[in-house]
Amino acid sequence: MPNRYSPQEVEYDIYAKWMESGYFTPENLPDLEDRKESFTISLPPPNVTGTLHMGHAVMLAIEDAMVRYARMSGKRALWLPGTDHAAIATESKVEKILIKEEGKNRHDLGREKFLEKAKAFAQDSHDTIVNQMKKMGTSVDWTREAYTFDDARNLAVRTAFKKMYDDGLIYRGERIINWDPKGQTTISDDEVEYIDGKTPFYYFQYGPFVIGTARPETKFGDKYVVMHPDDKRYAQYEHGQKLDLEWINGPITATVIKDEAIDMEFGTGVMTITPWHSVVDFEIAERHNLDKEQIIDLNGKLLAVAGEFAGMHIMKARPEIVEKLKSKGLLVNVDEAYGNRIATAQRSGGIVEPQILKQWFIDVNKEFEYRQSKRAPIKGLDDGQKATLKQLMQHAVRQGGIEILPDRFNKTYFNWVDNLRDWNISRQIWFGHQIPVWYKGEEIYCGIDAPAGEGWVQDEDTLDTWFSAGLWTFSTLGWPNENSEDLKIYHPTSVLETGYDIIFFWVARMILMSTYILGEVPFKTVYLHGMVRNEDGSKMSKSSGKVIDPLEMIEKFGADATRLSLLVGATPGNDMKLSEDKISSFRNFTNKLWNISRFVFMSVKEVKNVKEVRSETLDDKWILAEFSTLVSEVTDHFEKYQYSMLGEKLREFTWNKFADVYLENAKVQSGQTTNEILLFILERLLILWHPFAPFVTEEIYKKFDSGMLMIQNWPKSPECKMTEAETRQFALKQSIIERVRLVRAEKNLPWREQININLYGAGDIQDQDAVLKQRLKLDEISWVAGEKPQIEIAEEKYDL
RNA sequence: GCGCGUAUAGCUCAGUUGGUUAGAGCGUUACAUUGACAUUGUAAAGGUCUCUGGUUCGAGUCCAGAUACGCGCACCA
Repeated sequence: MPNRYSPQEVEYDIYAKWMESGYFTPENLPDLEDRKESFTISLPPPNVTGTLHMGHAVMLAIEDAMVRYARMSGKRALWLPGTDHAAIATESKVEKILIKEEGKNRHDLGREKFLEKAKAFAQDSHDTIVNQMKKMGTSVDWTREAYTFDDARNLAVRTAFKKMYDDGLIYRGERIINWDPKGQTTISDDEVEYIDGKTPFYYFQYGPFVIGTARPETKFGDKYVVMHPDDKRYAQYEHGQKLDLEWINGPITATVIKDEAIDMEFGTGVMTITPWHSVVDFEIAERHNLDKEQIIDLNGKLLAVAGEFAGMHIMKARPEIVEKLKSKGLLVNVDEAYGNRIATAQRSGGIVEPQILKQWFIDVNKEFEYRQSKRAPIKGLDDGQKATLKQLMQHAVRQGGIEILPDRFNKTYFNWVDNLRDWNISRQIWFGHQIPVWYKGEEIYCGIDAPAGEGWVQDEDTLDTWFSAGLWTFSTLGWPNENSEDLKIYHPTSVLETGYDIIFFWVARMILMSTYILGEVPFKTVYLHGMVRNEDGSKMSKSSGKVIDPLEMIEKFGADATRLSLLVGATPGNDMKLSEDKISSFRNFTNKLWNISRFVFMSVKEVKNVKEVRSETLDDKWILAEFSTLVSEVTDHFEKYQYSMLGEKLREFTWNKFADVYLENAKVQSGQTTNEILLFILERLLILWHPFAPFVTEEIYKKFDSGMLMIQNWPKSPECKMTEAETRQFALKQSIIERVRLVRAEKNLPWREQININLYGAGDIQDQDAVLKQRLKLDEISWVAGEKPQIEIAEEKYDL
């Protein structure tokens, strides 16, 4: 055994051995029939667009620890891997490459050819990220690997869609949606990101009123002027009253509308509405049954209604429109520093323009007949009772058995669900599950497969990537085959571990889909980890150039050190700052563990499994008692998902107790019993560490020559407790060591210089003579009878 | 606007149900070193647990308020 642990030299081979063993597949685990309880995690599938980053690394570290612990504690442990096709993200990436390399956009290429390209790209990207996941030590069952866009998942998607369609939960409607002109697709409310910005805010004369707006370019068609019914300032005007006034492109007739949605405090308390391009305005228009007119086309250019401005891009037109209104004497005032939020598309960065379009939606407020799962019923719900999707989502978390960690995210979850609107699921992109609906003239058909007969044309739109992701926990376990063995054994899954940033996108959608389709929860516990940040607290992003690359860290310090740095000192829901220093300190630890083992192996004659031990000396008893406590604490922390605490306790024991005290003493006190204890504890310590640091522990464990560490049984606490008298003695001994050191330092007595100490009244620890001499570098200790424990050093007495 | 979080050593953070003298890692300083390990060891320095008030025999921990920073959500035109 070399005197340093070199992760680079062993990690690859160890992973290969694990793969070869087949133990990542739960069916191959030893004593399968005894593994009554299953433990399942669905891996949050990484997108096939990029490479492994620290966000993935923290997820893999935590989940691998969970699964390895479950596997070692006798559960039928399944960690099911996969990747996500990430519809919009992948499509835009592929199109970018296409434009760069061939100077063509996707339309130039055509749907079929573009999809071929996208698939090739996704496959490539998939292979990269899968290899990178392996470097982290990820113990997923690769034989069950899934992809959100493969045939099996496509069948699941079509089946789910049809079921929802038949229940009336999916409908097609002309509604206001978020249009991304850059990505040329609609996006859901959750995919809109708001950026704080400053825009000039204009006040214009609109007949007798002054209206405020940040978007003059939308105002061409505004023929309704809205105010609050209780606003005394405008009491003279009546709802429905018509007014003739001069506007951008000439005289128009405006209609007064009174609506309570108006904030009297804001601006002048009067506004004109543009129902086609504003959600609020749309809703006002719906309430009063007003006309709606499109002003801006899907490319962000003004339509014919804009008159002389028609065909201009809104950004270019805006200042010119303001100029024209000014020249007509209609510009009253400009507030230059108006703070507003600009809605952008999460993926493309395009500025979102509300538009009215015919799209597919999931109705979250429509009642349907709830079907209870027989296998894992949700408490408090009856088979056949009426419920809405929103109610199911609320119920599942409130009382149906989903626990969210940390607790405070319950509020976040409910806040989101309570305000949920219908979910726009159709996208105008190509890379995704095509909507299983066909049209022929006025006829419409929704089915799992295309309808028979000629002339049917399938809907061109594809589904939001989160639709297929919502099915993930069960589409990966054989559904829609309801009789799938996997589904019976592994669903509901045990834990869903992911970042808190996708609680809405994914966690909530999985709850929606699973409770609706299966009538059971998708998982029992949600563990939300925080974001990994740079040392200065900034986000790790490619654009800022500040990224700690997990692969680089693995190369430099080893996968174990990288994993440990992400597990220790991090608590659920809280962001963590990561530095290279932190990772290197854990590299030091893995080396320490390596050298502890080396010492143990060099001390004993024969490396073997020690089933039971007895203690001879005070040190033996102490270390066994400490170890006993450690095992129960570590087990408890694993059960409660307290990884930071767990890691610190393990490190404290390993380094400060086992190495610094017991091993030091063992150098003096070597004997058969000591050796057995060394082996006994080391072997179990490797097991305890394994879920956190699988590589170094597996490598060391080879010396025991008893199979793979990854399937060894989780240890039980050895029965060992110190009596009060023994605890006192041990403390006495420690205080002797401490006292001598202190006095030596105080009196400047060099370590090599022999001093004499006399110990009074400490006769009951005389058997520690050799240990004390070694630890204190003394040749002689005199034991003297005395009343109270005292120590005499260089002719001065100190109490102990 | 509504909601949430964080504030503990120079830095990064733990601190489970309130209970002796508040911990760790990194960093700093001193000393040690042919030894399992310099990726080491022994020690030291370093804290008004943000502030104010309350509950309690007892508060870093519970409650109320304040301050600072951060985050999420929202239909202020």
